Amino acid sequence: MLEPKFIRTNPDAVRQGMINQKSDTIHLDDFLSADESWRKALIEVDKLKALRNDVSEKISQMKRAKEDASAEIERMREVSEQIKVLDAEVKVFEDKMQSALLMIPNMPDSSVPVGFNDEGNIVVKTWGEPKEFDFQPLPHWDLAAKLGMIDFERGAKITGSGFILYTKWGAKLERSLINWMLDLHTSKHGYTEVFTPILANRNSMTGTGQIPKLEFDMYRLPEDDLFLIPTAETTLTNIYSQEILDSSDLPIYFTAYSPCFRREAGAAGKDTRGLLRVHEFNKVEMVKYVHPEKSWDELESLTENAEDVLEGLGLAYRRLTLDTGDISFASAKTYDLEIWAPGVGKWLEVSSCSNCTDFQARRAGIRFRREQGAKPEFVHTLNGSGVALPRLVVAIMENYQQPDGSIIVPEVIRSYMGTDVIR
RNA sequence: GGAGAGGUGGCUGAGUGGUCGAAAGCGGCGGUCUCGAAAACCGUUGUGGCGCUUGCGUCACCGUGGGUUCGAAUCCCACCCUCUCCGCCA
Repeated sequence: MLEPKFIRTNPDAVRQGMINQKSDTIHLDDFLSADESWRKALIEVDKLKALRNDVSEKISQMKRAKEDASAEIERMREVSEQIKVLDAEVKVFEDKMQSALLMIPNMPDSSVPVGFNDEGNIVVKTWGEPKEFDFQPLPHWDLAAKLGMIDFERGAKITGSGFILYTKWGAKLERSLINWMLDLHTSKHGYTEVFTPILANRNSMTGTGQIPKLEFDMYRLPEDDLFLIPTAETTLTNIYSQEILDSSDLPIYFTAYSPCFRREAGAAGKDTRGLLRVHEFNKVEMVKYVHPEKSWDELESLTENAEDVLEGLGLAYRRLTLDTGDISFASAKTYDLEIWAPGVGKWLEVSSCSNCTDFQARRAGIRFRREQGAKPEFVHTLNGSGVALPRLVVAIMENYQQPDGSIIVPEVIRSYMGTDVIR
């Protein structure tokens, strides 16, 4: 969330940021009006509490001196009644402020292009060339059927559509990619590997910004008020919630594999065939906690770490800077990475790398001290997929397919797969 | 799931209705001493909100949320978490 003081003193800038992001500015108006009433009531009730503290001490002294304090007690009875009423009022305004605050998105960085939906996204980098074929490349679902790598029908039977049953080489490819990516990030890029819970509570979900806005896009367990994580960003970023770190702890780099769950209401239909859009998928995630002044450099290196995965696998990709209308709620700036899939003839998003600045840190209470005795400051948090599996698998299958329907295994994962070719 | 114990500041730990934002110890920081260090001694050392102002005032915070009371770390209720034992179990 944004700093209340900042919103109070820069309402116009916040409003413009929200408009650029297609956010409903009603939340800003709600905040501003609740904030004003809140401060008015707060000043009043604080005065009464000061009086009560004062007289209470006097009562205590009188009692010890065995004097009669009943007049003071009687007076304070009334004051306490007023405090009770005012406290309730303060709480109402506070709740209003808080819920409005939780719906105000991060401010897009000034380098982010203004645009609605994704029409303002800019390709800022390309690597490799979309592969040319001297035969008609098949989509991955045909290859998967031929090679027995994925059983879409039985996955749907077990759970529902969008839940994938990987079989034989399909299952092993999934595991090999996860292992290789984790090894790459830990050994080459300096990340610490962790394995987090897959369920997270409401507090954690609010900390990273999924709640309240996206509560109903998530699978949830109402009995326990728990949620299946849509990304390990949620759990990784909450590792240090409500803590004050030492400056020397930073930067902290975490990487984790996790399954990810997304309900995405109304997802069925076009562009959802095969592995393109599923409800449960695997992903290796990267999260950074950094000094505020370093976060923009850290976004570049984070994105390069994700690109290294694609380059290692020899997959042509492009990097996009997302526009204000396409950027996520918590992000100040986001790069998407897309890889070319010749079978379906599409660029597929496999990674989204974001600098969330202090937005999540403020929500989740993640701070650090520059030195002994210094005031705590909010860290900056970043997250990026490194990378998401299903579309990566699509691109590998479709790019490395041979005329006979077999698939050459990219060199970097051959030792994990134990084979050079899937047939 | 059942029974019990417990959650207090960076840590250990005292505090069962009023002078308690909280003893004491450890740790940290500053100083005295010393060529320097250690020891010893002295001082200092939580977070956030609001208001005026850059220094002060004030409020809140002892797991979380309610309640009782003139007054709650302390009493009552609910919930969460940790530990021990039992049950179940990969």
